[in-house]
Amino acid sequence: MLAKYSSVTAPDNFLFSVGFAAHDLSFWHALLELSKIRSREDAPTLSSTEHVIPPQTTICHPTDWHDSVPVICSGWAMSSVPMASGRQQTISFLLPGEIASTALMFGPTAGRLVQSITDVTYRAFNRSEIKAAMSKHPELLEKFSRVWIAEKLDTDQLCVDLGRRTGDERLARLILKLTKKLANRGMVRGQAFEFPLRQHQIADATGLTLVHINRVLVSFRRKGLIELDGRMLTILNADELYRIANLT
Amino acid sequence: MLAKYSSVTAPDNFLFSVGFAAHDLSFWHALLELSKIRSREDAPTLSSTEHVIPPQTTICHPTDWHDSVPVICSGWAMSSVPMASGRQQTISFLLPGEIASTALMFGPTAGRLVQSITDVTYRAFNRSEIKAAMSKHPELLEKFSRVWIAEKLDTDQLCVDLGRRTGDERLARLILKLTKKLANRGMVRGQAFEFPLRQHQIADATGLTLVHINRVLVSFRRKGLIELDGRMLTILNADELYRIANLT
DNA sequence: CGGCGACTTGAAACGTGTCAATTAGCGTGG
DNA sequence: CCACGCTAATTGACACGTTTCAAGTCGCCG
Repeated sequence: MLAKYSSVTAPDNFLFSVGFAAHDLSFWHALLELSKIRSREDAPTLSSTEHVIPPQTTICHPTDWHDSVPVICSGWAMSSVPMASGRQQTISFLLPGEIASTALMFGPTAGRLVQSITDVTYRAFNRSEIKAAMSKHPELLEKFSRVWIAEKLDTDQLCVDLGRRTGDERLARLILKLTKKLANRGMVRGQAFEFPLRQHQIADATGLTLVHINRVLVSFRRKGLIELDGRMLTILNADELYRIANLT
Repeated sequence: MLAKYSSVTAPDNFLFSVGFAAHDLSFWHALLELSKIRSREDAPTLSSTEHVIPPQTTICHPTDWHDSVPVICSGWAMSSVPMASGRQQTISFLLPGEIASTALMFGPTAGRLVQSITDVTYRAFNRSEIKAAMSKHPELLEKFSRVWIAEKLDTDQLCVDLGRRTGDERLARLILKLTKKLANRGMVRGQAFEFPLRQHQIADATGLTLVHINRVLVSFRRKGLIELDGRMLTILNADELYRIANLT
């Protein structure tokens, strides 16, 4: 695993080059700003190491101790809770700008298994430096708390999905939520976007079986709702998808 | 709804009189300590209002604006996500010492529906005062972050339960988790404790149907695992319950 | 070419939901 | 005191969604 020490100065990752919904990513932007500020000694206020990893690589183990907070810069990752039986429940998919584990902001353990899905680059920020920055710049804590609250709302909704919705609803909601997140990051072209998830990963995220996800996926295709060939997903009938998902 | 303004001075609630696992309740204790500190003007550093409410009363609506943070002092409450269909998914049951909605610590909306189950008394702390206290006393923020992380872990586990476990497992886990929480608060006598939940509330918490919960409950009774008469629950075979729940 | 992972499909079993009817408990008012 | 109406709990029969097991296809890479 490469680990290149540097402050964030080079606009080498695509986050700089695209417009975002600030809502989603203002904390990330604040981190970047702070990384560029240098104190008297010409050292960056916030240092970080860059990591480039291939697919299926573990970024955090649930109980390992870390003194840094990884933030995704490019690619897809996933955050899940492993079970004793070997199966796992995926809580969220992580896209550029997202904190791999918000628990790592305050404590040493992630509590989740975080793994890359595609090639991923991420920056690991030093936790004590982030904490120091938050007490020095209260608006940073404020921004982080918004991230945390948003994450909580998402998890709450996931509970509702898992507890109370059918397979069709769960899949439709997953697709639409991902579409929105990708759109916020300028990663959607028209109605199509890259979709690197394997069916077993969709199954882990929806609390269903690989076999059943397959059937639902096939039925969505037959109904002309989506097209999914290779790693490209196209939404053909958004209205109907929203209707199935019980979303506006 | 009664709302008696006061600082927390009278040891009138039972939290003072029992020993606790500090782990669970250190944030609450810190709040109490701070409430007793008075600044030069003889006004408490942290003010709060006390509320006494009957069962089935709403403490927070998911989207209503609040400028205070309610903390449960006595009784049982529940925190849930309502659905458009009228059903709801309960995320957690709240016992004395727990924050009704941690989201209210940083933002104006709770994001959850919080309702009393039994008679409940709670204290509503002023949010800006709490925030001020947290920036003045970093160890308070530290304690709160531990509460927040613990809550996150619980929600993650709930996702696993809802996504991947059978009705038997879910009920066994719910009973055992509640037992542990109650034991931390000294609310268990031997193997028995007061259990005010209706079957529909258990159903909402486990993502099952009232009818199905009833069947599982009956089967647990027939197997001699628990006894549940009136509002008193007794655990008769803890070992077997742990086995079903996949817990240690 | 062989092997492996991802995907697909069918048939049967299982868990849970739905509908409907019945019983028990409890406070209220006549 | 009992009848009434209400909510909570219970039970049966059946339908439905999902899992499980098993087999088979396809594409890719060594």
